[in-house]
Amino acid sequence: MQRAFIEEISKYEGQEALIRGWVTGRRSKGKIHFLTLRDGTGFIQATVFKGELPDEQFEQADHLPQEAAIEVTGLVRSDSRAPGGFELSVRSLKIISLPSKEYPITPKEHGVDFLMDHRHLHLRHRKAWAVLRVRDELERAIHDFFHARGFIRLDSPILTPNAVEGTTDLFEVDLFDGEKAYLSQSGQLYAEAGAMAFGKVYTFGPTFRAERSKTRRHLLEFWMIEPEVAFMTHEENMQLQEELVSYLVGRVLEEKKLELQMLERDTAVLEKSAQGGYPRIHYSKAVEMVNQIAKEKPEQGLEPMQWGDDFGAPHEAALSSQFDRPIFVEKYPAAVKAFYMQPDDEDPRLVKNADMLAPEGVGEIIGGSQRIHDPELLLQKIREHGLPEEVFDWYMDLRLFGTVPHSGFGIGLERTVRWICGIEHIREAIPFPRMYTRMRP
RNA sequence: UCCACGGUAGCUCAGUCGGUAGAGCGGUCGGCUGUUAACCGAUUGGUCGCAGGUUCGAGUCCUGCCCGUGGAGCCA
Repeated sequence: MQRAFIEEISKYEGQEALIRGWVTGRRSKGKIHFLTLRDGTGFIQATVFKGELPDEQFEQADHLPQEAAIEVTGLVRSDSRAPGGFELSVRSLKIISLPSKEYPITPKEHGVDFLMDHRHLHLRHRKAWAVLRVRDELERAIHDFFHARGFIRLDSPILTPNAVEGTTDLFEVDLFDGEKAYLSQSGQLYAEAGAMAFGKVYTFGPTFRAERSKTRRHLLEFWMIEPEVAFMTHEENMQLQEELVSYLVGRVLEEKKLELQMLERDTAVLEKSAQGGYPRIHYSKAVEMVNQIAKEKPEQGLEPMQWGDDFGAPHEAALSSQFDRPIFVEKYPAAVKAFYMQPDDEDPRLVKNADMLAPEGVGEIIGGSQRIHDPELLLQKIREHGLPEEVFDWYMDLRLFGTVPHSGFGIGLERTVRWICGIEHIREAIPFPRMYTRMRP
C-alpha cells in the first residue's frame, strides 16, 4: 500500500491508505479509541474500533502515549465529526517506537519560557507548526515577488568590519592576530553596491543586534530582507513596500488558510491590508496625531512629543491603532535618523525616509529611505556622525563612479510573521530564537 | 542598563494572621461504541529558586544573590 501524506488525504477518500507519523493525542471511549496523528504535513483523526483490527493492536492503541511513532493503515473517510473533515478508520497499527519518558509538552497551557526551553519538541505542536509554515510561505513569497520584478538576490556578508549606523551594539568576533570583526546588523551598504551593479537587488539573511532587549518584538538574531534599487525615489520606495506587503498578506490569506484557522487569526485586518492603499503620514502630522491622542485619552499615559523627538514604541502603537491597515510615517528629522538618508528637497531638516507600521498595535515592520547620492554630502554626514571615514572608503566609491539617486528598505521577517499570524511573541516566529536570555536549544 | 512583577508537584497556579504542602491538568490503572483540551473513579507526584538571618516554629518576615516575565531605551 502506498504511503499517503495527510496534506493530500482528501485524494484518498474511500480508499485504503498508509500513514506514518506520531500520536499527538488520544481519547478513548471504551470500544473506540480516537487518535490524533501528525505526519509533518498535517494532522488527522484516526478511529480505532474494536473488531476492525486485531485485538492485540486494539489494546496497544489504548495505551499509545503522546509522540509514539506509529504506522497505520485504514480507510480514508469524509466525516463531519472529525476535525479537518477527514478521518482514518484504522485496520492495522504498527508501533515504530515508544517514547522512553513522559512527553513534557501536554495539551494544556504552558508558559513561554517552558516552551522555549523545549523548543526542539515544541516545533511539533500545532501552533508552532502553523506559524512556521506561514513563515516558509512568506519566505518563498518574498523570493517570488522580487524575482517577478527582475530583482537579483545578492547575499551580503555576515562578518563585517564596522557598524552601518553606528548606533546599536554589535556582536564582536575575534579574527586573527587581535583583529576584530562584527556580525552584520544590516546588509544595506552591500546592497547599495549591488544596486549599482545589477539595478535591483535584495538581500535575505540573518541580522544581529547586541541589545539587551527583553520585549516581545526583539530578537538578537533575526532575518531581514533588504531590497535596494538604483534610480528609485522615496515615493517609488514606499510604493514598492506597499506592493510587497499587500502581496505577502494576500499570498498567506490564499495559500495558508488552514494555518491561519489553526491560529484562530481574525483575518479582517489582513484582508484590508492585502488591498494596499496604505496611508502616508508626514512626521509632523504624526507628532500632532500622537499629541492629540495623548490629550484625548490620558488614561493611555502617552508622553506628549515635541517636534524633533523620535517616536517611542508606545507612540507608534497609538498611531497605528488608528488605522485598519499598515501606514507609512515619512520624512523624519534628520537628527534622529541614520547618516546615509537623503535630505528632503523642501525642508532640509527632514530626510526622505519612511517607516511602515503594522496595524493591531504591532508597530514597525519596515524601515527605509532614499540614500544620499552626492559624495560631498555623504562625506559631510559621515563626519557629522563621528564615523570612521576609512571604513567607508568603498562606500564612498559608489558615489564617485556614476552615482545616482537610489532607495531601499529593510523588512523584518519575524515581525511580519508575528503580525500576519497574530501571535504575541516574536520568539515564536523563528524556529530557534536567540535572545539576551536565551541561547538554547 | 533601568523600572515593575514573579519563582511552590512534569505543567498552570492557590496557599489567609508565622503553626502538619494544596487544586486542576499530565502520568499510571480501571470504566465507557463518536470523542473534539471528552467524561467518571482510583492512584502517582514536593530541595516551596539559592544562601544566610529572625523565631519554639518560616512557603509565609528580613538581607544578599541567581533565574524568569513584561516594559523602557535601541530598532526590523
